[in-house]
This record gives sequence, structure tokens and C-alpha cells, in this order.
Amino acid sequence: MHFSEMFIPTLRESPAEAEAVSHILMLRAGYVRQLAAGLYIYLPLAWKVMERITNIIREEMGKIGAQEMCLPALQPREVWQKTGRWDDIGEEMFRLQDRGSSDLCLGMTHEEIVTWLASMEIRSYRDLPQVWYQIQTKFRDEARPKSGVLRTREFIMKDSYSFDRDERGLEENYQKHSDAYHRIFSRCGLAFYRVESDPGMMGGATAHEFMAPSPAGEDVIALCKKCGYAANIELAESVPAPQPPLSDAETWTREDVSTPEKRTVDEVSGFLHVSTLYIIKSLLLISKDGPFLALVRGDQELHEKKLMKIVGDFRTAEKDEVKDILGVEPGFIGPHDNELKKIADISLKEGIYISGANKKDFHTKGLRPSLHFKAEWHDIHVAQEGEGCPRCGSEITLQKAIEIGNIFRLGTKYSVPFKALYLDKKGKEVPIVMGSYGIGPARIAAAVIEQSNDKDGIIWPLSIAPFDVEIIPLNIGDRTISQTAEQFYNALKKENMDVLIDDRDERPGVKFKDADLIGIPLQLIVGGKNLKDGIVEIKYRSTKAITKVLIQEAVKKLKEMKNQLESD
RNA sequence: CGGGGCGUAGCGCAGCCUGGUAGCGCGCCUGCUUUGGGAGCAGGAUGUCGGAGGUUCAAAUCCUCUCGCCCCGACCA
Repeated sequence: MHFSEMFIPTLRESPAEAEAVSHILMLRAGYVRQLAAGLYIYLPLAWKVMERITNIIREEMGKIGAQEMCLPALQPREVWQKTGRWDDIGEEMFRLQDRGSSDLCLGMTHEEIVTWLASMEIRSYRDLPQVWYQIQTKFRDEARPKSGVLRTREFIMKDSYSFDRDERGLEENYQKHSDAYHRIFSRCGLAFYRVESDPGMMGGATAHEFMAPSPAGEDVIALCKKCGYAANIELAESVPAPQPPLSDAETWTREDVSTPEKRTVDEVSGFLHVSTLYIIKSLLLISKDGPFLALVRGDQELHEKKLMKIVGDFRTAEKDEVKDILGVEPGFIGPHDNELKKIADISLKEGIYISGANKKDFHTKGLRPSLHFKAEWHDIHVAQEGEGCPRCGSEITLQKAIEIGNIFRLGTKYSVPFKALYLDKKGKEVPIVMGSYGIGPARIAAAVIEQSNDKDGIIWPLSIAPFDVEIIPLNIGDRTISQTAEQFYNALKKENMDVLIDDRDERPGVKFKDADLIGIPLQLIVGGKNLKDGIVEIKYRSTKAITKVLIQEAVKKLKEMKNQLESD
């Protein structure tokens, strides 16, 4: 393409509304424009990147035998009612009515639709397995769109669905997808981890997410460098360091100490000059089975999602309820001397503690769990940096990350309500076993930018760059320069390279700046002085290293360099 | 949905407190010069000051309401 004919509206300054690096650079380099909150226009450069990404996805999906199709974005209420999600999902779903007042929604995902299809068409075990996918727009009425294309209300997603006879088949397809995803993200030049994740609204058994580390990420993942344990903080386990023995710990006998007006862990810790590791945080919560206490160590935070998995939905008790149930106001409640059900974090299992005394302005010192109270023990704390890996014990680290893909074992969660059944070899009706697998191509692009940029702009990996090479004739007023540049353009096209030539009547500085901003991996610089010596320059965008080559060798050299970048 | 911030030319911003002819830089258009890291000179175009209502002789500025966007949190494939 000729730069002068292509729509690449670069900006000198970053628009004020952008904060995330990828957002700033996509705006400045002329890749996207924002229409409204969470709605983006993908300009030609961005669309070329998206195309390259989706091509990689198509290739890899093809390799695992997945078949591309296209499902409607407009979907009738009835299918969503089959699974109950019409009511479960709430405000995140865009809903509308047609002229006949029938309820419809804009699809936020397509499990219902493919399962409906499968229920209509799949009859026999001979029809299975099937793997279907599409690359299509999804709609979600996000409470807070943010960070450019990272969280939008309308976005393109590759979603695939596997249909198997049994768990073994699902396992195979799950693994195939996992492997394909590894290849896709690697080919796109991303650093990423596969982590254990919470299935959330998708339901089903277990799931994994693919996470690209980046400060712009919304998720936090826990990683163990030693054994490879990797999990979303939503469910990451950890082993907090044990309480160190207090020099005078042995002398702590159980006694109530006066702690006037000291309610929070920090207040009590400061007042008694004791580390928060020796304090029990007691929270009175109400589940559908009634009130119970959740106990975590003073240095830990209660992980509500983990707790919810144990006791189901719960809420915190009101001030008055605490008084009614325990006879004391919040801040002085403790796990001893009452018969409430208790769920305690594993960090509390050993050691000696201080907790509320269940009487106002007093705390009890010298409490020993299991001696002074009974509890169910679970991991209900939020994992923290530096704590022990649940598998191997070595230190875990926490990182922010962008979710670029996910894979879910759905099992029969969708096939049962849809009666998506098949007849097995013995003629028995059996529900199809399903999996679902998503990738966000725009998130891949944004994550790559987040991970690969410098002060001058984007640094695309060759695999998903909008072009392979940008030719920069430094002065198109000079006929020798512009003609040489055009000759290179044609020669490189003949070699099947995707080339952008900056044929604008701009000064060299402007072209250099724009080229670095846009981030095409190779630059071919055609300038007057070098040309007189029969020389042009080739520059790597990533390192800015310049190679001078003879004009007649430049095409060959560029091909070599491209091949080199491809194999990196 | 809770908390905070911001809406003035295409972009970045000043002006608002203390009401009185709407500004600056960049970009854009024309011409000349210039051509290896966002050129110089000369000339020029561009605004419902987010919107509505109110106060006032007079509102970008003060008041009320409203819409939009961004950030933090809640929520979230």
C-alpha cells in the first residue's frame, strides 16, 4: 500500500482519555477510534492486524479439526430460557424486542445456539465428535468498559464448541484446544500462562484461562516458578508462612485483656504490640443455613468466592444481628465460647492467638485453635505474593494479566436442558458432553502492544504486523529516491512481501516518527547520500539496528531478515 | 451501581475563582524556501465553550438539572 492513499491518521499527542499503553498507542498510531464507551472503530491498520491474528487462529483451529461456521448474533429469548441464563445473567445482556414484541438478545456467547443446533441435528454416536467454531461479534453491556479495546461492549471473539460422546472425548478435545491455544499465542508473539480459573457464568466443571502478563491486565494470577503451578487469584491456593514462635509465647495463658475501643486487627495489633500474625479476624456471616463465623489470620484477607464454594451464597451480618447473635458488638467477637458453625482458614490451624473476647472492650489472648474452638478448615484466604505454593511449597509470585483466551469443560450442563442427546452403540439415549473455548483477537493485539513497545511506539512481531516492511523514501521530491523506492516496492511485492511505502511529501523526521509509531518490523530507508554510493539501509523496528546494503542486494537481504524474524 | 475527575477548534490545553468582543501550541489550507529524527517564513480557515433551564443590562465564567467520557471500586466470557 501507498501511505498517501491509506487512511492512517497518526497523532502527535496522546488523547487525554487514554491511560493504558495499548490504548494510547492504538489511538496515536492511527489503528482505532472510539465511537462511544466500549465501542471502537478498527481502522485499516488495525483491521489488517486482526486479519493476521484470525488467520493464525483459523490455521490452528483447522489443525485440530474444527469447522468454521457463522451463528446469529440476534437470538430469541426461548433458547436462553432453556438454560435459565435469560434470567440469571441480568444487565450484562443486551435485550430488545422485534416488531411483534418478541424478546430477543444480542448474543454474548453462543453455547445456547450451538447446543440448540446439536439437539436438532445430532442423533447418533456416529455423528460425534464435532468441533464447531466461529469468529463473530459478541455483545455485552459491560458495567465499565475500559482500557481501549481490552474491555468493550461489542467485540469479536473466536468461540468454539466441542461435542463428544463422553468425558474421555471431551478430555481429548480440551487438550487439543489447549495445545492449539498455546500455538496460537506463541505464534502471535505473546508471553502468556495457562492458569486454572473459575468457570463463572459458563458453569461446568473446571476451566483454564490463558493470561498475558501486563500491568494493564484486570486479572491477577499466582505463579510458581519452580513447579509451574499457575492459577487465577479467584481460586489460587497458597500456604501462608507459619506464625513464628513468640519469644514469650509459651507464657501466654488464656486470659481476657482490656482493649478499649480497639476493634480492627490493626488497632488491636498496635495497642497490644503484637504482629497481625497472632490475631484472629472473625467475621459473622449469614448463609441460607443461618449465621456462621469465618475466621482468617490477621495478615490475611477473606476470599469470598472460595468461601462461597463451601457454604453457598452469604452476606455479612448487620451490626444489630451481631449483637443479637453474639451479645457483643462487631470488633470484639471471637470463635470461642459459642456454638456457631465456624469455617477457619488453614493459616490458623497452628499457633497461638488473640481474638475478640465476645465481650465489649476485651480481647482474649492465648487462644489455641482446636483446643479452644472447633472449626472446619479450608483455604479461604486471598493468596499473597511470597506465600508457599500449594503444590511444591516454594514461593509464589503474583502478576497482573490480560485474559486472552479461555477453555471450559462444560460437561452436560447445556446438553441436558436442551435434550441434546444421542443414541450410543447400545441404543441408549445419552447427553452430549460439551466443551467451550474462546479467544479474543483484539485482546491479543492489545496484549502484544502492552508487552512490546518502546517510547517511540509499537513493536509488532512479524506474524501479526500490519505489513512486513515499510519503505521510507526520505525525500520524494528527489526523483532518484522516489523511483528507487517504487522499484523496491514492486520488487518486494513480487517476493510476496506485504509492503507499505511512505510516499507522502513529508520531511524525513515525520516519516521516521510515524514509522516507529506504527511499528512495522522492518524499515527500508532510501536516502540521498547513501543512494549516491549505491546503498540503502534496512532497520529493525525492535532494536533499531541498521544494516547498510547495496541496492541490488537489498531485496535478498530483506527476505533473509524476514525469514529470520519468522523463525524467531 | 458507589466514589472521584473532566467536557472550550481535528489533537493537547489556557481562560472560569473575581461575569464584560473566545485564546495559545500543534495539526489543517495556500505560496515560497527546506529535506537523515515531528522544518522556516508569509498568508488563511475552523468554535451551538457538551445540552437544557435559570440569575443578570450582560454567562465559557454564577446556580439548577441533564447528557457524555475517563479513572478507582463493585460486577464481569
